[in-house]
Amino acid sequence: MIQELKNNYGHLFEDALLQEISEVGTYREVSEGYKMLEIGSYVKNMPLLISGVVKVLREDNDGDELLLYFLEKGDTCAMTLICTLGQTKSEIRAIAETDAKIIMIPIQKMEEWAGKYKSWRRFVFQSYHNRLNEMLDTIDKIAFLKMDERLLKYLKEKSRVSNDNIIKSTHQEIAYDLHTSRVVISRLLKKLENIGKIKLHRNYIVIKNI
Amino acid sequence: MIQELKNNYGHLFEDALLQEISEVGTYREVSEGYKMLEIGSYVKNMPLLISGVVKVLREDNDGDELLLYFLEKGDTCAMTLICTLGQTKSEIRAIAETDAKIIMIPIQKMEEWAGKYKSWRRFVFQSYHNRLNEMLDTIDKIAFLKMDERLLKYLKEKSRVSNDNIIKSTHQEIAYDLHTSRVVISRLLKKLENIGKIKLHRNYIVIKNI
DNA sequence: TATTCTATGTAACATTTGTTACTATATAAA
DNA sequence: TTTATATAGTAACAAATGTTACATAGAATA
Repeated sequence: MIQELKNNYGHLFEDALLQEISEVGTYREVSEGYKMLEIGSYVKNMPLLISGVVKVLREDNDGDELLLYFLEKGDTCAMTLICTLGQTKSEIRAIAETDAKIIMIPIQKMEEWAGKYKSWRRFVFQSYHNRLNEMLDTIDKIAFLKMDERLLKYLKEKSRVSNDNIIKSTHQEIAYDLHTSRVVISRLLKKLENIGKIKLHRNYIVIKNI
Repeated sequence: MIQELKNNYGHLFEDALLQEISEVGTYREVSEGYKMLEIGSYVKNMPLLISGVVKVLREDNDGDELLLYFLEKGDTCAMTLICTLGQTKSEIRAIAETDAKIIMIPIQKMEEWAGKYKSWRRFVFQSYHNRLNEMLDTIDKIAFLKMDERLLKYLKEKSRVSNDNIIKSTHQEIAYDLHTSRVVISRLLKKLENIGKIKLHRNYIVIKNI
């Protein structure tokens, strides 16, 4: 674990902090689809992402979903951060989008290290910064863009985080992420195919020139 | 200033911190409409809100606006917090919705105090927590609600923060905040009036039983 | 008072998005 | 192979939202 840690967080954290993390942290490998955080659950650990992609979702009262953003290597979940303080419940759901490697930190350490290590403070603040900006980005998309543009950005983003120009999703899955209906997505995807931006297949979509 | 400070933040901060704030902070009274933070500007001060209401807005490339949330007594602006670290530009606009009293803190103190005072760290983290939750709330509204429900919530919220059941806004102003057109707002307001929830007047709206 | 400006009301229509229903086909299961 | 299920395509329609245009009335001002 210490090696994974150094490779991914060595430039961020002081040696003493890296040492502490390796002592109290737990290394885990989780599979695609693993539910890392559920709405309404209490947070006991803070995940540091070593590899893989995590999808962060919001849900409304009817159980309808909306994709908020993706977490990648070097990211951590801001919701975890804020939940550590107030003993509050999670407001979001986090699911491994791909197989992922993570280090779990007990939440008591979060506050302790914030007083002790400047690099930790910077990391935590920076994480908040990133998450807040991603939320702003999400707001921009849903408030200012129409569904066809949102879909296009979604496909780009998904292709980027998976580092693959083939998107393995059904129209229904995309519809859930964008909080619309399958028919709407099928209709818009067909338009994108007609103008040569993508090629549609059963269960996957090939990005051509977005 | 020290008295205003104690009244509003005395229960949050240690005495030594209150003392420091009163030494380096600047007390200001600003009028309604005062632009506290502009998109693209660099942040040099962090405002602690003593009284009044501040409106926080997002803007897209075409200059279209969207209300994010209101700040009230005891709040601070998270965007200021995050801008202090990376020397990054503001992503949002903050405007005094009412006359307001604030204490301005030089941003260098923010990081210094985070290492020094536990109460300051808690305050900063709590502020992030509140702001992130407000952003989630905003996302919920624009993603999951239709315009009539958003309008209703807007009127309630506006009434709550101003502590007044008379809302002094034109339809056009409301349309800007909700990022829609004046005609749409007029249409929906008229419906609300017809079912007895509000009473419309020129330049103001009376909340009856929302 | 006459004029101008601003805010509001409303009709008519366009566009976007959501819904229902049905079809076709690939894949998985019996 | 036959059957069942999941996925996708598409038409037809409904609802929500956006746009244009114009009328009316209050408020401000010449």
